[in-house]
Amino acid sequence: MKELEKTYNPSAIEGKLYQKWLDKKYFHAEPNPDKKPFTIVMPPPNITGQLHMGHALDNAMQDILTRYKRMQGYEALWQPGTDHAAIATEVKVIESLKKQGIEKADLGRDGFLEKCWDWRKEYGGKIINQLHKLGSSADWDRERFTMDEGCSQAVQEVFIKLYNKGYIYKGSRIINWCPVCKTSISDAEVLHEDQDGFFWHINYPIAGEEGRFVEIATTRPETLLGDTAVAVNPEDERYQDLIGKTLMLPLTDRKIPVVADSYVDKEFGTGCVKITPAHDPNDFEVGKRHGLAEINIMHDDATIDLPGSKYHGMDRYEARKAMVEDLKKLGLLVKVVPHAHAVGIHDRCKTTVEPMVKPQWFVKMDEMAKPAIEALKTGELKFVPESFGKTYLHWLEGIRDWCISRQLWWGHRIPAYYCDHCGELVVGVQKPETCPKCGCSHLTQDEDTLDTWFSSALWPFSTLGWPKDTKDLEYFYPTDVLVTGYDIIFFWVIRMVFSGIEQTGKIPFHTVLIHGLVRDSQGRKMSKSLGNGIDPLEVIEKYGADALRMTLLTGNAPGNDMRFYWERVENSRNFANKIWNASRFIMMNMEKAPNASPKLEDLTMADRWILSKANALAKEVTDNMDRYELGIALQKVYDFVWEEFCDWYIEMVKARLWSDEDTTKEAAVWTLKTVLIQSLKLLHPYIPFVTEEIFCNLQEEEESIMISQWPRFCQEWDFPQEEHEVETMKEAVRSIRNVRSSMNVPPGKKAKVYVVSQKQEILDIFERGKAFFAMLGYASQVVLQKDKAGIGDDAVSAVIHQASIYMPFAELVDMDKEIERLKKEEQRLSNELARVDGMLNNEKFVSRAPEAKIAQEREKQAKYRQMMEQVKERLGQLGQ
RNA sequence: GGGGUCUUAGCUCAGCUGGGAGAGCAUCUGCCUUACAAGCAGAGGGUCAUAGGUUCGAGCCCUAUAGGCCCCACCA
Repeated sequence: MKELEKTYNPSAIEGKLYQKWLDKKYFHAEPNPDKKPFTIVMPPPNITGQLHMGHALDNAMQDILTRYKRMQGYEALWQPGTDHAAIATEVKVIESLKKQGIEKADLGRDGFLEKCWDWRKEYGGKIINQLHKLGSSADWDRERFTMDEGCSQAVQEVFIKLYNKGYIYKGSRIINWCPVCKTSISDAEVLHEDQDGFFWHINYPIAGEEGRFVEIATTRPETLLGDTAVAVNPEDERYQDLIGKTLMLPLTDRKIPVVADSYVDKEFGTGCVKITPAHDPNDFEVGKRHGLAEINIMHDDATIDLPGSKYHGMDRYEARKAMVEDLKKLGLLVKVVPHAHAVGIHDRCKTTVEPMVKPQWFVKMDEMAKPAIEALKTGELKFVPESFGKTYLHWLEGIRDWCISRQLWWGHRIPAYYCDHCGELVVGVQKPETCPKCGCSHLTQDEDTLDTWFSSALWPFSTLGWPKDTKDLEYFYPTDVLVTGYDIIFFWVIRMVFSGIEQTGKIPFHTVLIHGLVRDSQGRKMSKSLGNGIDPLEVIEKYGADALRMTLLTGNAPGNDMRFYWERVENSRNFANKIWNASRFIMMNMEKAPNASPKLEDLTMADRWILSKANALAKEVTDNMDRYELGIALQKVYDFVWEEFCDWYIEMVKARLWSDEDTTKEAAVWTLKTVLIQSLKLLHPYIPFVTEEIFCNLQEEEESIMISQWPRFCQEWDFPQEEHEVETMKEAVRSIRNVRSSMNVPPGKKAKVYVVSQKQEILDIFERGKAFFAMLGYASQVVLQKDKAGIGDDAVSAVIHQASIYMPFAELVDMDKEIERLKKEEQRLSNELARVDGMLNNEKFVSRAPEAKIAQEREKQAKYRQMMEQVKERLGQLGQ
């Protein structure tokens, strides 16, 4: 038996234990017909990434579930990997090249991709190493990358299948364009931000009607250059005569028509809307309905593209300013009104998105959304907490086609080829030798790559070998739980669900466990720009991975944001230290009873009590974990270990361990060890390191707690009688401590303690618990008797159910205080009685409440009445 | 505009299917008791946002109101 250090030092053991787990291959999972599978796929962190609190929480939760299921005997696979993070990585690589004075274009496609792979080599493993520090028990042998061969093959396969099915198409449509990243982005990547802007009211002259104008209002005057119509509502009486007329578009020499379209809101603005089909999604739709031209007036960097115009080459905002000036000079600017409106910005670079019409690839969503919606409605797919299911539905029901092409180089290149001669489009795994239409042998692959989420959408099955029909896929798929933050439900969860159903015919997981954000202590989002982020690695270094994991899991409900406080980490660390010291105590005493393995009959009341409690705890914790109530489960073990086990049971047992002649010493040591091991097991998923270290020091039979068996409720350890008896003893001890404290009796001063009860069974309980009762109740001697014989009226007293406790403190007694305390107790009891009586005197309660509840209340009533009698009697003795 | 969510002790938050309000931190009082001062014992502190409703019974269910936060959305 080793002696443990006095204080728990996480950094001394964590690295060593993690290495042991790796060496022993405990994290590795293989299809095993004798076991049931349990699978979680890790949301692949970006290769640009650095572990942050969100990852720490996300991965701690997954690790807890994986370790829990593994201990329960499942073949538990936690499938890890990383994401190529198309745009994020490309931006990073471009930045780092710029520092060396190199431009992306100088390198050419292949040269640039080489740099990207170098990046991936350098940074790809970084975050994985950081996940190791957290204690993550993922199967690293199976680590995958979204651009590795298998995943790339899956991407191609899906693209081609969907194309052939007509679900992927290429079209010239309005998309969100980022002028800084110079690529299209999907709707999900656009954030809407309210900005203070203006409404510019501009007069458009009516052709052939000198002095007559149509007044429009716009928030983006620069798009005027691309106007191809003005629209009014067909029902708008004010403008009936305008419909069909021609307007002179200011600042240009173009003429545009007035059209009628019900999209226009009569009440809003002037009721006349300028239509710019190439730069506004609504206008695009209107344009389609009226056959209007789409005039693209911007370059990819959002400078004006209108050769011959004075605005050509100006930035969009510069042009706006110049144009407003010019309109003013022409007398066409009616007024400028302040106006707050939502502006779309790119979620990565925060640049204002420019809607543009460009040829892009899209995934048709309406058909694939249906089964994904159905899956939730039938309950096959569940969210925890449930309310996030509504977010999911809401998004799916309003879903529009998904723009998947990106004008980037880093990513999966679109498997489409164009004939250089006739322009024919061919989609396939490989470039065809000749064009199927004209026979030309010169074909060129599409320059675009796919949205990074296209590959992550396939992650739950591509990582298991799909499209090949592998054993892994058959055994581990569909996976069980997906753990992620609410912020990526629509980026990822939705796309995995419809992709899974479409490609494999199965929902990729049955449960989505959602967590919130980890915020700073003031409730702000942790961010680089604010500099308020807390590095999980710093926390691990200072307090240990266990403390960090525990902090992230306590006192928080699924889906809720939490604030990060160092004080909470300290508390978690203190808990680890608490168990550590309890273990030290137990190990020190194990030497005194080395072969402790008593029969159940040898156990004392206290042993049976704690065993029974621990037994019930195992059941409760298991139930909570099965319902994904991870915080509640942890809280319960915490309370049990600290309060019941350490503060009560260990204290109760000391007297037996210290006595030379006590024959129940072995039973005590056995119980201590048994309950400790049980607690360690329940805690292991949460705090894997400290529990493993103690477990291995405590016993030699098993080599690791992480492959030991999860505790189960067992009937033989159920002792309701002893639970009840010890609670009576605890009540007595508490009342003694309370009395002593209120009278400022120094702890060193022991007193004779009388327990007076007319009930023999009560006296029997105290007889059996005498040893620890004396110790916990600071008694020099415990006297049990049926009446007050020999106890002076000046003894201090306390009342518990069916017994009174007396302590003769002669010189210390302050009778006024004694009376005051008894009166307080009388008041408390009378309040309780009022409540119970109120209930039981209510006919409706008695006739409608469940019987068990009524019985329970009657029992309480009897108890309080009995206690009240004792208090009154005592007050009577004191002349009150 | 639509949807979601929150309001509980001084602070940060738990509270599972409705049945006597909890934790951590902070505060106050005693303790260096041979596992642990990163500890032990004791104490104070809450009209569970407001107003109604359902129920024998509401922090929990329903409705409305106020305030906070979040997401979605094409009012130019």
